[in-house]
Order: sequence, then structure tokens, then C-alpha cells
Amino acid sequence: MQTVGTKERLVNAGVGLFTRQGLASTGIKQILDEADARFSSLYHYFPGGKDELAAAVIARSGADYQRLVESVWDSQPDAATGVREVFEGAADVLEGTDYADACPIATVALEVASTNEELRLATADVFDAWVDSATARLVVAGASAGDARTLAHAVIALLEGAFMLCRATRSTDPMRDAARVAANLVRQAAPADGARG
Amino acid sequence: MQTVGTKERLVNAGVGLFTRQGLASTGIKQILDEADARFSSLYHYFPGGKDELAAAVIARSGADYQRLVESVWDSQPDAATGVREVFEGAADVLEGTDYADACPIATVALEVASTNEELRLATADVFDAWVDSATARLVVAGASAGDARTLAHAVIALLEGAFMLCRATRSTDPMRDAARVAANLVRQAAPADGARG
DNA sequence: GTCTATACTTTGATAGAC
DNA sequence: GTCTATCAAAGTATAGAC
Repeated sequence: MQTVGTKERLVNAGVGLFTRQGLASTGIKQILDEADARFSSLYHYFPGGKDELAAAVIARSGADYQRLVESVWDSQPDAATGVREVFEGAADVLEGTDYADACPIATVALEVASTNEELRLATADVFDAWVDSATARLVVAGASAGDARTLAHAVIALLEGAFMLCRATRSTDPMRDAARVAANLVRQAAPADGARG
Repeated sequence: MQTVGTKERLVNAGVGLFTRQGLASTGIKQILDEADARFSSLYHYFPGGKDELAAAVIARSGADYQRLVESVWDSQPDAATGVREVFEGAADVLEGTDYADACPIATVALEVASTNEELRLATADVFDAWVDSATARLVVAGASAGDARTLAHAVIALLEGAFMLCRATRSTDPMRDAARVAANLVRQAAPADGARG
């Protein structure tokens, strides 16, 4: 069993706290408490302080969530089913975590969009990678190059917007509805997609 | 020319600041500055302090944005065109405000979803009203009752998610793509919708 | 790399005169 | 209802020993 270093514990704590309560409401002391670390450790590993830690948290949680979504998507026989399972899985997680665990960077992305250019770029990098990943999978499923990117934007926007509605209303109805709509969109754009490896 | 009272100036200032930077990053002093008001006035009109002001800001900006969207939607000859114009208008506003003016309650909704039950309910009330409004219009356009609510969830989620992607990436591509997708969804669900009063 | 202790700033909120 | 002055707490960040 691998020992988890202080730096990794700091990032892990930040991932959970930023996901649930955002950047501004999360104090450094709260992160240090949860990571069982000291001020000196944080400023040793992240000389830039809270913002530098936040950038690392955004990159890590964004990449982790991308991998999770890709694994769910790729586990299904076709793209429409894959997308549907991503949304249904998100709904299940919402229910299982009292509507706390949703998109790990959504709250931070909105908080920093007009106030912190460095962190805004960090969130943009994550979203760009997600769009590229979804676009590539839709092309493989048979969508045209132009349609694939449009559809990727729509699917990711649907997911993010449904997360917001579900968390605010404490209902998974928006996510379940989005699952059906997203799957239908993919089915229409990639009608020939079928049995796959 | 009507004099704007102190209470209204406080709410107005909150609307702008919460829209752009969210709840936690916005200090009361910043609101007071922008409203040209004093601490005593704020606690006179809102004895509950920042949270009570925030609840008023959420309700007011949510209702205002609903009215704006409805007026754009209803100005078009059919539901599909109406929805498309709502999204295109949102993209234009993003471009015209350096990606600052988007959904007035989105950032706050995510910030408070798991941390402040009173304010979470305030955002839920706003979203519920939006869903009801869109559902009613889609029913009028010819969608079945069940389809209409599903579609309303999808359209609003698309709008919110597209706002997020656009602000983070400083591009209106996601919103323009969402406009096409949303209009197509409405057209499919209400194919008989046409010339209207 | 980690410890304890602290400096400095900003925050939300209140008191009391007028 | 608005003024000035101020409070206690929490925020980020740093210093210096080990």
C-alpha cells in the first residue's frame, strides 16, 4: 500500500472541497485540515498559494473526470448507449452523494470566468479536452466532422446544465431527461453506429 | 424621472456583482460601494444581512431574466425559432459584455447548492418557474405534456451548460451550436407548430 | 520538509449619535 | 433612515527554529 504524499493529499482535499463548495468559499485552513497538512507544506509545494493549488486541482480533477466518463462511454456497445449511461451514471452519483458530487470544476469555472484569467484558462483547457474527446468518439461512431463538434458541445452543455438543475432542485429528473435527449441526438447523428469491438 | 430608493439600489448592485463573480467572492462592502449605501441601510432593509440580500437578488434577477427570455421567445412566429433566438441573443450578449453577462443565478446556484439550504431553495424556485414557463410554451406549440417537460429540462440545461462553456473558453461556439440543437429538438417535438397570432 | 507562532488584511456585523 | 466608528473573527501569507 502506497503512502500518499503531502502534495497529493493537498490536491485530493482541494478536489473534494472545490467540487462541493467552490473556490471562494473554501478556505486554505479547511484544505489543510482535511489533508492533515501545515501551512508550511502548502507554500512549499505551491509557492503561488491558493491559486497555484487551485490550478493543480482543476487540471487533476478535470482529467480524472474525463477518464471516468470515457470509461463509461467506451464500456457500451454504441455511442448513443454510451452517452446515455454517462448521464444515468451521473444521476446515480448525485442521488448517492446527496447531490454533492457533480462536475468537479463547474462551480470554480463560473466563479473565475470573469475574475481570474489564470484559473479561467485552466478550466478552458479542461473543457477543450472534453470537447475533443467527445468529438473524436462521435466521429468514430459515424458523425460527420462538423456535426461531431456541434454535438459534442451540446452533449457537454446538457450534462453541465443538468448537473446545475439537479443540484439546485434536488431532483434527478433533469439529468434523466437529459439522458434521453442526449442519446437521441447521438443516435440521429450516428445512425449507422452499431456493434463495436 | 423616478428616484431609485436605497433598497432597490442595493438589490441592483447585487444582481450585477453576483452575476459576474458569484456570492462568496462578492463582499458586502463592494455592494455598498456600488449602491452608494451605508452598512446601516443594508441591515435596515435586510436584517438577515448578506444572505437575506442574496435571496432577494436571486428572486429578482431570476424573474427579470425569465421575462427577458419570454419576450424574445414570444416575439418569434414559432417555438423553434423562438428558442433559437433566445440562444442567439445570449451569444450576442456574451460577446457584447466580454463574457460577463450570462445567467444571473448560475454561479450562485452552484455555490450554495450544498452549503446554504435557504439560498438553494431560492435558486430552485427560480429554475422551477423557468421550467414551468418553457413547458407551457412547448405545450402550446403542440408538444405532448410529457415531452414538453422533458424538452424544457433539456433546453434550459443546454442554455446553462452553454453559458458555462462559453464563459470558460471565451467563445460563443458552444452557444451557437446549442442554438441549432435546441431549435431542432423543439421542431421535432412540435412539428405542427406554425403561424401564431 | 515539517514544526509552531504570528503578521497583516479583509470580512461580516454592530453600536450609538443624530 | 442615515451617519461615523468600531468589533470580533476569519482570511491569506510569512518567519524562523528544527
